[in-house]
Amino acid sequence: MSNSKLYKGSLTTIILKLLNEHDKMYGYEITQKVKALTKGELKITEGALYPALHKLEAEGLLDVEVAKVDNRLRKYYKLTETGTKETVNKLEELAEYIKTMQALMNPKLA
Amino acid sequence: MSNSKLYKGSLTTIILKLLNEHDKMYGYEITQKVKALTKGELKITEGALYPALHKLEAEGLLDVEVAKVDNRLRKYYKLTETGTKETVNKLEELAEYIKTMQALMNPKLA
DNA sequence: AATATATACATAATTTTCTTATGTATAAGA
DNA sequence: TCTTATACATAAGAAAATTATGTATATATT
Repeated sequence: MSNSKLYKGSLTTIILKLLNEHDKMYGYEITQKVKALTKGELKITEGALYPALHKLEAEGLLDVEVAKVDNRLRKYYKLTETGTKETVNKLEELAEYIKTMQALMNPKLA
Repeated sequence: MSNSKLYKGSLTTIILKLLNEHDKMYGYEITQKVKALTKGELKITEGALYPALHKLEAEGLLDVEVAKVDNRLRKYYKLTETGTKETVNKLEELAEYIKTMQALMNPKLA
């Protein structure tokens, strides 16, 4: 699982943004959602996703809730209050970064 | 030197793009150009820049030419033919990535 | 004259953040 | 039966930064 190079640093923003919209999601669901939304362009690897989720949880941005569905384990993650605030920051940072890159790539329009 | 987080993976694209426009540039000049074009938003650290330039040279994407100006050393870099081709690819990849991220961040507009 | 800042290169140690490769386990489909 | 999908996890390694140094010259400031 992996395709077009994920620019390092953007995975956290993706996770937070999805959780900001969907209230609660589990890991596998996130991988599928990203795949769907990007029409297969972006594939989140498990090796990147799970450690990222654990880190966000350790930082207090996410809460976990374990559930058993169809005899299979699911770990539902949701944003904490801090996580919601941090999501705003991350989204601003990303928007800023895209603007900055566009300024570099299209200097005439600056 | 460092300010807003450089999304890892984009530095090479920035270097190639600048060299595609300016024919030849030296390292320090690149740091100043990026600073100017982004109004100080993005600051390229030397610890990132010089290894990146060396790598691009080793890969055959850049040629170097050493010059002495005001008794100070300058290493002018310019794109090779391969480098020019790779620049096109990198710019496409970046544009693609920005589109992908926008699809994720703005799912309604998709 | 002394000191700080700007110019110009470089590298080493460390950190962050991925990819790749595994591993476990259940359920469903071919 | 075997493969694919679902669902988690971690370890090894690579890539690409940051941070901290180091060297050296030139210019501006005190």
